[in-house]
Amino acid sequence: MTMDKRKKRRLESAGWKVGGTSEFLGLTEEEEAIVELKVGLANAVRDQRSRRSMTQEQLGRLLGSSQSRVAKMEAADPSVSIDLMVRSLLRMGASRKDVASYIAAPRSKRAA
Amino acid sequence: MTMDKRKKRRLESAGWKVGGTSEFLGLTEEEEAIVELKVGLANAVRDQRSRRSMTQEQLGRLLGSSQSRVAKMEAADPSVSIDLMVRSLLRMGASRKDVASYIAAPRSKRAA
DNA sequence: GCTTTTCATGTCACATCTGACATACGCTGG
DNA sequence: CCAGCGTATGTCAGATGTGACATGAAAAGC
Repeated sequence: MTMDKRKKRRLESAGWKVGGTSEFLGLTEEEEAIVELKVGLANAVRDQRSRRSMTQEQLGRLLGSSQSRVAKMEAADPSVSIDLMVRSLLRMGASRKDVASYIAAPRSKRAA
Repeated sequence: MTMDKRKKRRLESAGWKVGGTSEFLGLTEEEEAIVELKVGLANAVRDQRSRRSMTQEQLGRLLGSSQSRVAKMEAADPSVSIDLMVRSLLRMGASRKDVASYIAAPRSKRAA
């Protein structure tokens, strides 16, 4: 919920004229894409963490962050940036290409 | 330059023990990956913009932002977040998959 | 069952990012 | 020359993201 005002402002200033609050079910196409993208990263974080069988607290420590922020990342909470998720993945040893594939994939590949 | 303190703090709290200021030529592997990734997005923004033959000012307006911020994006300035670049690309009509490929590619594909 | 561990959610002070502005630089046409 | 356009770079007030803490609710282990 943190960026609704900005979104509206941006869309309007670009000449888009947003109806009420929602486009047709709450999200513009652009925002839907961002959410999907974030969910991909969120899933990747959780997958990587459980592959390494770490707790959220351990991962938080590894990242120089906290358990609660890790939880929010994995929940794709609006308060977490793509930057943070990407940095976290890289820190867990993922490559740039890995990150790219997590973003491209709707659901993470179920591979072990 | 904006996140050097945090970086150091994070690495140390993770038990890494950073030498002086630099690892061996100024960047950790993780940070190098982030920079490459951002450069990929930066190039993509410039490419997309010039494909559409827009000026930075026009794109700024389209994004609800400004010419100077677009310039910084295209320069992969440290003050620009990945989020902003991704949103910009999506706004210019790129798909989630497009974004992924821009991230994976060291230099953008020279395709027309 | 209940204790312990792990995860989820809210809040907040402080850090970072952002749009806007000012100003400078290079280039092109006149 | 120099005026105009596009781009680059610095700065800053205000918006957004972050780590940390508190607390609650599931699971796990006993």
